[in-house]
Amino acid sequence: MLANMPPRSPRATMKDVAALARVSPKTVSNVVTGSAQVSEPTRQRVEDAMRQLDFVPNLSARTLRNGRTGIIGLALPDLSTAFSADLTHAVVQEAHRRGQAVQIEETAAEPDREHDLVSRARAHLIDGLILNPVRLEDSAVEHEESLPPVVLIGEVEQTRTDRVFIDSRRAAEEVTAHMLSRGARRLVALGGAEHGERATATARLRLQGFRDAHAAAGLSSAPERELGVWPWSIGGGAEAVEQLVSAGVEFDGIVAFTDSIAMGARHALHRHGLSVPDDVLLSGFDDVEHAAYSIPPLTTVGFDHHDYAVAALDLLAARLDDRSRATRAEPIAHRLIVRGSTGDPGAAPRGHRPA
Amino acid sequence: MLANMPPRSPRATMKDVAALARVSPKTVSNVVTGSAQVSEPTRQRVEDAMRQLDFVPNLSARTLRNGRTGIIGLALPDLSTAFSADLTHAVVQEAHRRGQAVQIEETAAEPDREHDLVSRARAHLIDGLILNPVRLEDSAVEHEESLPPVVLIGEVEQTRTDRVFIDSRRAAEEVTAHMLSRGARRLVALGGAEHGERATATARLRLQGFRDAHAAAGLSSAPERELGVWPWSIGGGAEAVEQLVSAGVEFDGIVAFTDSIAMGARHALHRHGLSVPDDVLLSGFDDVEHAAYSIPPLTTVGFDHHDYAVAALDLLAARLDDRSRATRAEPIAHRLIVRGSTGDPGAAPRGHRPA
DNA sequence: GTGAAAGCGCTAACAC
DNA sequence: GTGTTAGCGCTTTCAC
Repeated sequence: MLANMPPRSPRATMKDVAALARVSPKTVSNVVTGSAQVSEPTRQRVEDAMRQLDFVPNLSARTLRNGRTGIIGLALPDLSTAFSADLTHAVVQEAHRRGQAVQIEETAAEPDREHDLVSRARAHLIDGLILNPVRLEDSAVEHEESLPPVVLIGEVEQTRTDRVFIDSRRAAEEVTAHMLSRGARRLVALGGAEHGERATATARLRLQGFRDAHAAAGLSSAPERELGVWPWSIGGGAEAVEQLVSAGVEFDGIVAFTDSIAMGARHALHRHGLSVPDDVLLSGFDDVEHAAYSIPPLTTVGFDHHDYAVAALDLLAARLDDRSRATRAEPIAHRLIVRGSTGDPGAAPRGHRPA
Repeated sequence: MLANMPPRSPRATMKDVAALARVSPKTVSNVVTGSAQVSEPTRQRVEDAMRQLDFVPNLSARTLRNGRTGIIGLALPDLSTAFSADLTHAVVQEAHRRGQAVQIEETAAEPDREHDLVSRARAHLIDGLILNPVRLEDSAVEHEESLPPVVLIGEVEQTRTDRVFIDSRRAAEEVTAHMLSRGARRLVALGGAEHGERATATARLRLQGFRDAHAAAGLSSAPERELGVWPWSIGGGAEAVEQLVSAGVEFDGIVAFTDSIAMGARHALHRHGLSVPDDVLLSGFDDVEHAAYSIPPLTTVGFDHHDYAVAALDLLAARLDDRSRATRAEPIAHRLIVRGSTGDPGAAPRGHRPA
């Protein structure tokens, strides 16, 4: 390839290509989009001209005309978590396969961001949106008059939009039951908040599952062992356990609501001389890559992140094609992944007993 | 807010707003963009009309007119790593502060992706690009005739584009020297590859620093302890250490080239009964949140990810304003962050001695 | 299979 | 301060 060739000043347009190929702009358009049959010799001439002029179609113009940008938005509360990274990876990969670009947005930092995205999608140059809402109560979708194509991620209980979800209540029940079966009797739920600003639908459902498992075992969970965590990050998890310990709460297992929270909890436990799983059992949620490689490996609730992305993109594509179709909620299978952090059968955790 | 109001069918345009407010479209435009003075009463009328019609400006049209989308691309090799997540978080936050949206791209999965992004930026509806190139040798920028506004992340040795970088050679030298001072004598470099497909500029510089530190201490590094890793992920790090052990190489410290690699290494070491830092010292690169919370906390090279994002966006903005300005390379300060994974002064690691 | 004309919604350049 | 004109580059009719 030649170096230092001067850039062909003003970018070539379809008109230029058409002139060089001695056809009309429409024919060039047909060649580019493949939207109509073009005879082989004509196509050749056009393609040669495009190459010669280094033609790059102007997406803005196309978009203005046909109303689609080919860009979808992906809006997550916190982009720095391991789960966000995994999901972004999967969505970008799958979207690219479909010829779509992904614009990424972070919603937790700014309360109005969700609302702005949902109400003014077009202003952001996106065709539609995959949204993991921070909170149900003032989730933008509940308050919008007319919605752009949106696929919700998570268990938000509404039927105004398409959504993908895992059965969080059930999953939490399973992992909690597993830990009870391993001998834990004073389990802590880490991440749940039933009321207030941070009560996400996901948190509430996982807390519900946590309680259901206790009830099914003829036990009951204690309010002082149901802790909210904010943010749902490593730091948030560590801080919550610090508070738990300094509050003098007795416990022998922790059901963390994300793997990141679990990682933070693990660190704080260690700081206080508590071993996982000998003293305290520990589990997470999401099965990020990290979970399998922590020490001990983390018991968690896994689901296929790629399937999740595919389902979301499928729903979004269908919605873009037909805005009036009935909304759907697509469940994604989850499974309990038992690893070393919840110990061995028959070896109950010693527990943490404050002085 | 009223629910179930039917969407006002065809979206309102500036023309509609202008008609309702009894002004010209240009005045509406002025109100929206703030690009000219508008008298208070007029502005009021226009704003009322916009509200009444639920007007959302059409970005495609604006873009077609003024040539800027307000979207910048962020292209990283692998979006699922902790460092990618951190950097994405910082870039999105800072870009949003500047009124820019971020389109995210992943380049490692597909060899042509980098090239496509650089050569056809406009086709992706982005004004410019922040790019962390996978490889120097066939880094797209080296082969492009005319480049869109691009800021390179990392130590790619070229002057055709702006770039931000940390002094990787120096940083690697510092962390290696630190580990030698802690008594390690058979250090492994994990992530370097000098030749071939995976020899990134970053990897080569860190390897150089690793060797320089040895030379400065009157020691020399051994080829069998300089390992390439691919991908630069937790799994990649674990696998590399597995190979190291099964190859029967003797070692007492690991200088991993990212924190993720270090996490994987830590896991593999543990699998083989090797303790950090008693048997083997361990260090990483990047100081992701995780590093401080691992057990033991990870010694690493830290730099401010937010500063990194700011510098990149500043350079990109300046380039967008003046395409002919001289390119700049902006260094970002780094610092050695010593934590438990490299042990204590005077306590040399026992080392791994194959049977 | 190809072309001509019109226009998507906005803003630069200029008037007034 | 505000209006008029023109046109960004493409694609959608609708001819031929």
